[in-house]
Amino acid sequence: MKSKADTPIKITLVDDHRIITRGLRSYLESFDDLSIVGIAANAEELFTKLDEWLPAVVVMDLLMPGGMDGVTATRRVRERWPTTQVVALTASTDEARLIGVLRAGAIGYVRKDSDPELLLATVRAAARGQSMIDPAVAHTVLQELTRGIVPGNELTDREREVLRQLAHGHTNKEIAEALFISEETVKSHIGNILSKLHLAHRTQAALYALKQGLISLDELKL
Amino acid sequence: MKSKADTPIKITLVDDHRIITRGLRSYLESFDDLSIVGIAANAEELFTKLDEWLPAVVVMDLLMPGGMDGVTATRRVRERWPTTQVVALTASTDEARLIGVLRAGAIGYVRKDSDPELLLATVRAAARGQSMIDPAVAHTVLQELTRGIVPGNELTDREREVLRQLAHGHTNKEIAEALFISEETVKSHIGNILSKLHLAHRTQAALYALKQGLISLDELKL
DNA sequence: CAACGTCTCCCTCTTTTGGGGGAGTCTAAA
DNA sequence: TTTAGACTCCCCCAAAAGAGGGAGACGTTG
Repeated sequence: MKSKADTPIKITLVDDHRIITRGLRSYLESFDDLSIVGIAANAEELFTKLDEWLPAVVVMDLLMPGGMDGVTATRRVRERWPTTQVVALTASTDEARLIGVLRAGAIGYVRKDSDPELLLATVRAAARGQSMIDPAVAHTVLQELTRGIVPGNELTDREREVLRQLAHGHTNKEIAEALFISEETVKSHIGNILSKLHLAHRTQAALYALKQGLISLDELKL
Repeated sequence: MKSKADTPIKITLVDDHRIITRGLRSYLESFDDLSIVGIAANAEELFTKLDEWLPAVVVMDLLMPGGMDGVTATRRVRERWPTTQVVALTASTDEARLIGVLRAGAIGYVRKDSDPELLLATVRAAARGQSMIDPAVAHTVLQELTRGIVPGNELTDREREVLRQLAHGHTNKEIAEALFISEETVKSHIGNILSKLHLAHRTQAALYALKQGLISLDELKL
């Protein structure tokens, strides 16, 4: 199809959905200037193979059930393989991680429901060290930049921990037991969480946590 | 690659993620016996095009934010185009819909994290009218068959409506006002929901609703 | 050192939630 | 017609959650 003169861009795909990565591989490989040098189903697999593959661009799905999440994986990649760029590929539902993954060092961001051409453009830009953010979400980035604050990030570590517990559907008593603190303390934390996030009650907090990607639907045992 | 004598199997892909369908198209079309005759991003688009495309097999993602869900769409397809078979393609996270979609008339079921070869085999089997269920979940089907009950499906319409409201983070009072019923009635419904689903409290119910796809993260205004 | 934030715990009080009943209406099925 | 289920509302009661204080211990930072 399309062709560029020099050597093709080496790409690695990361997604636990093998059928999806297989499809993407076929698509991307139909272009002369793109070459898939490896596919990993999770972060651990990626790290063990990266020295061997040495891709110019890693296309990473942010939602990976079990094990390390995509944002953390992105950070690790950027730390250890600074010459490898990361493009985040996400479902429309977890836009919450947009800011997080960019902070973690991703150079590109593409929603799965975007035009396939956008993925091509983003990968090619990434290989040249240029950043491309999906137009559908670019406004969010600007919002965050102007505000300077990432909502939900004003929580302390402990509060985030409590919120995570809460979002698993646990009661105050259960949270207290899990964190080895009193129920009163849990109530204090939750009160602070609600007021900081301007939420009315725990159910909203749980939904918020989910929406923000603090926990994923997958780890929900219900 | 692989080839079969007669005319290729006509396939339609349904998924709101255009990048995913584009990839799958490339992959499936690399086989001589498979032919993609159309791609739809949602159920509505599928229905308007199906008379024109007339595929032998529809490969349907069950998770489609906004609009009709994949299970309902599957039922419609089977009702109106009985010669068209449906293969469900799902993320590992929503196995909950397995039974539902099979009842709705799907002949095949493949998880996205399965071996790509399995998708090929399932599509080819479907075209011959043969059913293939992902081995990773087949045991669930057997369980359900022996039990005869579909968990979570025993909710009434009204209860589902209340649950949807609840999952938006509304209080009993707010739900009552939204549905024009008394708060007492809302409490009755929620009590029934909790006992039917074996859940402990509303927060779990909200999370459950999300996990089941009764509402999507997108429609959450938090 | 003083100030600050965090984490912890305690108190009181009100509101919300959920469990246990019951009971009337309506519709659809047997 | 009888039965069954769904939907509605009501009562009482107990548990859980949330708002509003306060306060001590600890570490960091100015």
